[in-house]
Amino acid sequence: MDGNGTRVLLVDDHRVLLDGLRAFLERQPGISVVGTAVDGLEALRIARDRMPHVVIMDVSIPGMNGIEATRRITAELKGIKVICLSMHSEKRFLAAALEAGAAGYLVKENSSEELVKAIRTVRQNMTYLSPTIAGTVVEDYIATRRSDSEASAFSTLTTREREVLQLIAEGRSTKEIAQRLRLSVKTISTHREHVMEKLGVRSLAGLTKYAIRQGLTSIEG
Amino acid sequence: MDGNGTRVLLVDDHRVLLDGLRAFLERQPGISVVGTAVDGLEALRIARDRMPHVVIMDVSIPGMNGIEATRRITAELKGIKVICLSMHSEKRFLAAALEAGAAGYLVKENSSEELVKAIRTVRQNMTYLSPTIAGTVVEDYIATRRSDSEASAFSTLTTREREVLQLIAEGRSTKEIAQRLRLSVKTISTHREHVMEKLGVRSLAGLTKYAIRQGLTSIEG
DNA sequence: CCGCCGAATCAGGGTTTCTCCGATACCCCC
DNA sequence: GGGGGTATCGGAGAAACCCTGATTCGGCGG
Repeated sequence: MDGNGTRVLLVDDHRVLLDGLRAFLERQPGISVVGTAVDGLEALRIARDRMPHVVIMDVSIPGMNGIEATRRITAELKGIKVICLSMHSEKRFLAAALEAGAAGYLVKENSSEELVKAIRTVRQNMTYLSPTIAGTVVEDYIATRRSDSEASAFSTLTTREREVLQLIAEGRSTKEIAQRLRLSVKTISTHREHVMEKLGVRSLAGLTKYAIRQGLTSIEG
Repeated sequence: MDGNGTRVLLVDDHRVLLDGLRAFLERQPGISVVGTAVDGLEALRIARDRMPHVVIMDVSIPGMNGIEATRRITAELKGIKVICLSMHSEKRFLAAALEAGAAGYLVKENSSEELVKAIRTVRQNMTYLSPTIAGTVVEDYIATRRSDSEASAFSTLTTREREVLQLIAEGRSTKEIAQRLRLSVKTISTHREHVMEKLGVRSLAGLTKYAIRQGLTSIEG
């Protein structure tokens, strides 16, 4: 299936959705699933290896989040189209996803037919927004812009800084983060300090709240 | 497929998962999907109409939630087995689901093979818990008891502890809190530790999120 | 009355993190 | 080739964390 058809990579931390989606998509003519991943790093790795045409990316995956993964994939592997999937309650990621280079966006409430449509659309170098999204684009746009200054501060964060911020907000200790990222504790500290300075925040609590507002972590756990 | 095979009804508000799962399950020998529903009422209605053997029920669906739908289906339509599906972050529904009459429980992170296993298991009148769940049943039970009745855990906090928790979540340093309350830094530490222990939380980020959920502090600032 | 318990207060001491400062290395761009 | 941004790490003192007690006080039951 290398000669023709659209090669798709699926990224979601819910394997049950991964399996199901794979089964569904493989029944669609001209589409083949060339891989699946459960987190951002794996997605990046597999994308490099398999070179899919399209990546279906859940925005809220653990570790490197979907937005960040989208940013990296579209930056590093030009030509690859990323379609972001989110739950309805996470629609606020829309702007971030598009800014990160996503070529399509739909919520999971949409039918899989929508997804197929999206895949075919982005393959033609067009952007696909699901009807649900498009219909509420305006109100969402306003809601998003509400934290406009904040969003811009957010975008001044570097990739690494966002990554560290997310892990902090997930409750990981400095040492844990250092081990996970194979860095010195000092490096993590430095990143944390830079994040705090850039965001004008002075406490871990503030960082956590900020991360929640930006959708980097959930309010659960 | 009325004469043999397991008749399955799928309930989830994410159509993309519905479609995918349907495609996946129909490839499994001896299983046929006889219907899908996106909310609890519809699930109940279709269950009455189609009489599936097994219902795959997302716990967090809009309207009547999955737990309530499970309760009604198992109460009204005896013999029907309900398998509850949840996201990892909703594992706390485990106890409620079982209490409501669910015969199986798995998190979406599990593979679809788990789901097939679960279906076959409950068909033999046995209870199926996914490995992820079973492995952490004990700790989760505790955590569940806590977050399930998070409010009650909250009420076990003393006045002083709530006061300290609030200040922590507002981003105050230990020293600041001590000064404001005219107490020793050590006392604040002790309170913080007690709060963490009572809430089963291990990080400042976790405390902050908890305080937000309880309305002790706002997500702003 | 007295023992028990929980709440609230605090200390000691080892570990970890924070904070401020500085440094190196890389890369991109002008 | 210099400048700026990014990423990485170190030192050292202060602060915070974590665990183990310990004391006081008030209520409650026997």
